[in-house]
Amino acid sequence: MARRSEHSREEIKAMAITAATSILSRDGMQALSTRHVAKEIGYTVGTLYLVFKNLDELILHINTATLAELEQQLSAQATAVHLPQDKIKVIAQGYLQFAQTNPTRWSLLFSHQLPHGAPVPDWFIEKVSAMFELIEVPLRLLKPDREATVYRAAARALWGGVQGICTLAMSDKLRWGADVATEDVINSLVGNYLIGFLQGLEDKHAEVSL
Amino acid sequence: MARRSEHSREEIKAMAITAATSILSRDGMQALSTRHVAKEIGYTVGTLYLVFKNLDELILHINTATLAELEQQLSAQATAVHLPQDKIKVIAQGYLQFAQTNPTRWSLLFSHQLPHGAPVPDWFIEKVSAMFELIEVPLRLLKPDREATVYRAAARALWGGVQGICTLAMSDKLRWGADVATEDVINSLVGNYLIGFLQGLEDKHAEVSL
DNA sequence: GACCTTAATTAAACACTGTTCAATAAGGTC
DNA sequence: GACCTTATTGAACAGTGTTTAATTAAGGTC
Repeated sequence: MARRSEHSREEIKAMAITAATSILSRDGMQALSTRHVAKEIGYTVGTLYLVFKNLDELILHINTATLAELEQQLSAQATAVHLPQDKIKVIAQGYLQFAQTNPTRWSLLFSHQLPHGAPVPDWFIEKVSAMFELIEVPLRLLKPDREATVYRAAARALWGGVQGICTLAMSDKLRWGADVATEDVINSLVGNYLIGFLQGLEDKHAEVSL
Repeated sequence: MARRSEHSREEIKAMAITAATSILSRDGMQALSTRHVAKEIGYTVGTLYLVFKNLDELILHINTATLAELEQQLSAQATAVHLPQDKIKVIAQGYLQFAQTNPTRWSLLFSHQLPHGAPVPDWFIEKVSAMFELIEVPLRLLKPDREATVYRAAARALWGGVQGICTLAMSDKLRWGADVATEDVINSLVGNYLIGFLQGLEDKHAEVSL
């Protein structure tokens, strides 16, 4: 059996990504293997390696698809409100929501690390950077005319902050406690941070005045 | 060869944990396997399974050791300063420092997830909770007489926030940019958050007033 | 239409992984 | 010395990622 050519390489690539996505959602992280993906698309592992360099590359593509879906969802929710601070809050809550409804795929986004020394390709980094701009824009509207690095730092602080809270909340590694809802923790972070950001300390090392 | 009894079970346990730790530091995440650990301590995999239920349990113990080292380091650095806000900042920066000097072990702390449905043991959760108190205490000093849940939420927001920034900074998944130092991002997060926290909004959903 | 080239596809192999378990041998007890 | 107990092993099993020789079908050429 050879040379079926029922599908182009590009088609097989897409099939593999969607197959992997449903395996992740259905059977969890552990079930993601080359043989499973191959079986799900009706091919053999060899074909998979004709299309992807290795499993890491496949995962990279899965993550790209996840990012695209996430970004589309967040920007849609952000356009529904109009105040800059509301946009930021909606994005933060939307991020949590996405993580909770797609735990495995979201988890793969960060738990997967390429082997020692293999660099992340540029096109992936660009996808991530586009994500940051989703929050840089409302920050600029909220308090204009500050240095460019201030917005970059703020966007990364907020994004990282929300990301970390989601990590802690989702890993069962800590008893979040019934009395503390994750949404409130995120609101606490974003709300208090924005107050400080509006106050607008110009020096990088913001000092707390008692 | 059998029944050497050169080491007690407790000793073998400890040997395995330290062996695993040095494997992680020396050869990276991928090299952590039962056979490698067994070889490093001069035993066979079978012996390892006599002492640990499985690999996940070994990793749990590695993580506990990592947490203990981290906590000791942070609390030592925190006692060197006296203002509550300085304590919090020192802890945040110390956390980043630990992550940067022990990337693999720190990464294992969060990247490892036990398989579908296996609950995290209580003794591990307590270790993590003790970590949060490291930051709840200075928060209480900074602005006393608020509800208990406020401190819990704030500590988790800050801890998660710093954790997330470290994750983003350490994974090569984004170009942090030469113009934005990670320490500054963390300072931005902690500084601005503490300003908002001091301002002391009583309602859970802190609103930004323009 | 036959021939030949090309390349898609596979099956099998290799070196690893976590995990289990019968067989073995060393120590203590009588 | 015989007996029992148990720590320890080595080999096995099922799974993994990855490579490669062999097959086989399609497309172009004459």
